[in-house]
Amino acid sequence: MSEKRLPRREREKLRQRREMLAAALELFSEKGYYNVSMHEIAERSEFAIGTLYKFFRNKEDLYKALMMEKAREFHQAIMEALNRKGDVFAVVEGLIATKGRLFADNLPILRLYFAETRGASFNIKAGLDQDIRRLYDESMMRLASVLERGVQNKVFRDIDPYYMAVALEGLINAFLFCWLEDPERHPYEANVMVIKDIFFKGVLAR
Amino acid sequence: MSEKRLPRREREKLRQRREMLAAALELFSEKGYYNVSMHEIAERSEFAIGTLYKFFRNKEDLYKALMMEKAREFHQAIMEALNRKGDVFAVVEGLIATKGRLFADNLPILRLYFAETRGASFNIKAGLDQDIRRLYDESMMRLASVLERGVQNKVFRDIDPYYMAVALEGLINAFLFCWLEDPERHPYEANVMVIKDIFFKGVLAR
Amino acid sequence: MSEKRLPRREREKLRQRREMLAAALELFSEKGYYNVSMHEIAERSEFAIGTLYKFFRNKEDLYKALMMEKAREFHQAIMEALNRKGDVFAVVEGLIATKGRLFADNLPILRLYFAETRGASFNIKAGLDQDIRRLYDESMMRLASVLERGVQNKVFRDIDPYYMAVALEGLINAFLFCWLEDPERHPYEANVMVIKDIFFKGVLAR
Amino acid sequence: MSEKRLPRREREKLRQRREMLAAALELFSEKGYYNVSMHEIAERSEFAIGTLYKFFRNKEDLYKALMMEKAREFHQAIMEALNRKGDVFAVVEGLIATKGRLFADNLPILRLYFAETRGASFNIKAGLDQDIRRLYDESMMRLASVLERGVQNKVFRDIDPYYMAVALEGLINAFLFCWLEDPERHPYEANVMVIKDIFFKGVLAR
DNA sequence: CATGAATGAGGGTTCATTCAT
DNA sequence: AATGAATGAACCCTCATTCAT
Repeated sequence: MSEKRLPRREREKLRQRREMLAAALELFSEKGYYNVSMHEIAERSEFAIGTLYKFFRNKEDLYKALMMEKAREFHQAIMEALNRKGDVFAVVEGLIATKGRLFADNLPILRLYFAETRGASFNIKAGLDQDIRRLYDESMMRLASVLERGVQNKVFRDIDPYYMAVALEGLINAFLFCWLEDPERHPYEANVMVIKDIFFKGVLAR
Repeated sequence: MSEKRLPRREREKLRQRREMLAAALELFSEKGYYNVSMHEIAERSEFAIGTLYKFFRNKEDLYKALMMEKAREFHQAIMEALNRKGDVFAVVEGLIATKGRLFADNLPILRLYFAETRGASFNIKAGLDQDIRRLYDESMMRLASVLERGVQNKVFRDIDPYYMAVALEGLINAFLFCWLEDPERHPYEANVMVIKDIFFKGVLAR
Repeated sequence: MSEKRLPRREREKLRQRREMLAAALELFSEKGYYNVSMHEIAERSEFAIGTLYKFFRNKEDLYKALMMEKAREFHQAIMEALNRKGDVFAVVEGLIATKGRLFADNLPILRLYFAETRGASFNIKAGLDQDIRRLYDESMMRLASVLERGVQNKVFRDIDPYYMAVALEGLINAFLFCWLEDPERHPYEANVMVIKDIFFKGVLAR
Repeated sequence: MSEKRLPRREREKLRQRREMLAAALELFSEKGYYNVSMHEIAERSEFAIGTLYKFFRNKEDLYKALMMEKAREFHQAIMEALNRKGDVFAVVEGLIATKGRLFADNLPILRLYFAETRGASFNIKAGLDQDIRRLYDESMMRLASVLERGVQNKVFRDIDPYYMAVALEGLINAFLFCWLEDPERHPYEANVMVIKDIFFKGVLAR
């Protein structure tokens, strides 16, 4: 953002950091945490090992930084979609579109990301889980409060808005995976239509 | 099954194999693939390392065998639920109940399992994916064909039954995770009710 | 000792351990703790690195084991000399001879040993110090009790026997180093004579 | 000394050098040569790493310079004590007092120092030994020549004065360590008395 | 001239796998 | 057939040293 205002040295550092994280992202996405060595990351990012360790205390730290960076990015995109003005329908549509874009553009990292929120997270001892969960919970609460408007307007039936949010999340994710696994057979538009169809029909007041 | 018909030697071998896999399951569930050593598995299962390698070519092979075993077990339970007689509503309810039981009883291994179907599958280089996917696809097709009956009976709206299956899957999984993460706040029964409520309302003909 | 009674396997293990320690002793003596790598020890002892780590938890552990082994050996030799029958003069002479032999035969390791009892012991975090000190203290107390006999017999003046022991130790070590540094110029026998001359003259009753 | 006569630039350099050595002394004394990094020394002395390397070719060089500095300091103090006017008894008493003061004030560095003269000197590959030894030898010769006066005066028996010096050194060091290790139990004055008692009784003519 | 970012060799350690017994 | 001692490649990380600024 105001990056350009930073002293040249700082800007340079940020650029290097980004390059390291980019290389790490590629590698972790390709092969997973345990199948990537610090040497590889150093090589791919064209820095010396020692330089890597100047920026990140250890491999775990690098991984955490990477995941948090991405998590915040996704979170921000989703929050923006949820905060956009418009009726509930428009916001939900915006959310679906946003998630669709995020999925399409970040499939590899999303695999890692899902492993964090849902799956095992054996990769990293602790801490990351918590932080990512917090972001996830925040966006869910936001989504719930959006849906609550629908309930208050009597557009939606009187269902716990948080549960409606969970349902919507589940539907979106299921269909996005479905699409990504075989885009030919399950084109994006068809998926979006079904999500909206089933979700709205399922929650509408009548 | 027909295990008892096997010569004693073979039966003995199968028992040993099962013990090895049981030990491995415990350990992998606790700590994840990369944080478990073959030595640990050997120790926990009370076999010598060498014996482990008589049964499984390498660590990866052992892991794959374990996952396939579990995948088949889950698949079987789900297929049974789907093949039970009764109207669509009953079958779907049965499916939800079955998945609920599976989740509750196998949370740790399911974390690994999810990493396979959804997430990264970085754990294991390749191959396992395919086999597990096949089972998953089969159960999805079966679920779709069950739901198709609902469409044919005009109980459900005319939605692609496969998409209805995807939607149901998404809903069930989302709510089951929701329940497992905080069983106090999101009791099982409440979750089940919302799933059915939203899903059926969403797909019913009127 | 009763080593031959051990099962063959155990004997073999002891032999290997001894070989590892011997290689480590050579190297540590030559170059000091920090200038010796585990790889070198493995190579010199003709074992694989992994095998080293089967016997010793880590480098520090190996070093401690080595030092304690030697410390006990020296301690035993000195205690034997101190427990030998005979008048105080004979025992002191025996002690000087024993220390002379130990010094001559173990100069390199003694350098390390001295660094432990006297010097820095930055090598090893802790623990070893204490254990070696305990042995050292024990032998000093024993020496003091031997010298006390001299006081009780009125052969020695009434000086605190522990201080007499400290004095004797100081004299012996000083002269042994003196001898070892230039055996030509300071022949062993001359040294021994001076030690005895000064010490006995210094403590005799008249 | 004549430092003030140097051009300002040179004086400044010397001051910086002294600060670096002071920081290094603190750190080496605390943790030993191998547990101190050049970065730490740079940080503690508040210079940049590069500046350190302007003053000292490498870590070893810095260490050697430090040790020589201290060795010269100690040597000077001891030579002063030995050159003081007065009879042999007074000089020896002065030597004991001087060494006592040196020990008490410089325990940590003396640990390193002892490792050099007595012990291993593994810290540093070579070279330092020789220079320090030379100083040590010089002070021993001086002490011997002091004691020789005692022999010539017939105050001392006819013992090789160098051996008398070795004996005295051994006694002093032994008792100083004894004191430093447990000052409560072995108070300084008691130690000094025993040293003098035994030494003089041991060497006096009658 | 002082600086400190960048380097990469080399350290300690682990663990999947083999093979002689 | 079962064993587990032995192996060594490969991991993560540190730190003395250099050199462009």
